Amino acid sequence: MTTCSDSDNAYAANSSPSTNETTTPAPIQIIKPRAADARRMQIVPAAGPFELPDGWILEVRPRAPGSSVKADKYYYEPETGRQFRSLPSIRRYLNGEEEYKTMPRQKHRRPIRTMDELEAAPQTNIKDKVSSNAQNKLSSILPDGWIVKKVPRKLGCRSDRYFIDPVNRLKFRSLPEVQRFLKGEEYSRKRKPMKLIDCSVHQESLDSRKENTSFEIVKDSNFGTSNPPEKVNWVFSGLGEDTWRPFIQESMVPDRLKELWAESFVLGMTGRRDSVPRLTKTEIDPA
DNA sequence: CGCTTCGGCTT
DNA sequence: AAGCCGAAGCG
Repeated sequence: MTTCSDSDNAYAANSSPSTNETTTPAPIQIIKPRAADARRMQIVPAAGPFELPDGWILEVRPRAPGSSVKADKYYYEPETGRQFRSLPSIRRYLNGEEEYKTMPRQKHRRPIRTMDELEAAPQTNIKDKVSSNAQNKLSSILPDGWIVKKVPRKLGCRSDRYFIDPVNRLKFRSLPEVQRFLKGEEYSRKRKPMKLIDCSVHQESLDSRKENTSFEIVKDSNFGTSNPPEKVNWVFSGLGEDTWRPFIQESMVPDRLKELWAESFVLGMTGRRDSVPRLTKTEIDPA
C-alpha cells in the first residue's frame, strides 16, 4: 500500500501556449470541478492516498527558472478561501485536527542521562561493530575530521545520514556528493552542499535540537597510533555543559581527547571559520 | 527560498 | 537493508 497521492501533480497540463523559458510564468489557478453528485460530507481517511476535494482551488506558483524547486502549490477552501500549503494539511483540517497547518511532530523523548539509559536506547547504536565494511568505506572516503550525522526519522524506522565537513561548514547527503565535492567538481544549483547552520546557543535553534541524535566521528588517521577510535558516538544528552558526550564502543573517551574533540566539534559547528582547530597527532599523543 | 524529512528506486 | 537523491512539506 502506497501512501500519498502519487505525483499526479496538476501542473497546468502543457496547455500553456507561451513557451518562454527565461521569464517566470505567472501563477496558475485550477479549480477542481465539483462533481454534480458531490456528497455533502466527505470521509477523510487518516492515512493513505488523499486528493484535493471537489470544488477546492489549486494555485500553482512557479518559482524562478533554475530553482531547485519548480513551483509552490497553494490550496484554497472554496467557501472560506482558507489557504493551505499541502494536501496533508487539508486532510488534517478536514479531520478536525486543531494543528492542521503543521505536520505532527513526534513527542520529544526525555534526554538520555545515564549509561544505562543510553544502552537501552534503540537508536544510539553504540554497539555497532566497529570494523564493518561500511565503516571502512567511510574512513576511506571521508577526510580526517569529517563527521557523519545520523538523523532518525520522525516516522518509521529509517534514518538519514549527513556528512559534515566541519572546516568548511558544509553538509552533504551522500558519499557521492562528498566525492564530487572533494574532486572539486562544479555543483549545479541542485546538489549544492548545505551550509551548516550556526547553532550557537539559545532558544529556538537549540530547542529544535533537543531530540537525541547520534553522531559518529569517522576515524582520523591522526587520532593516535596505539588504539585509534574507529567511530565515536556523540550523544546529545540534554542541555548544559556536558552536553555532547563521546563514546567509543562501550567506553568513555579519555578526558583530554574528549575535550579536543568537543572543541573541534563545537567550533566546527559554531565558530568562526578561521578558528577551527585541526587535531594533530602531537596534540593527542601526549595523553 | 532553504532546510528537513519522506519515499521510491537502486545497489 | 542501506544508500542515493528528487521532491514534498513547511518555517
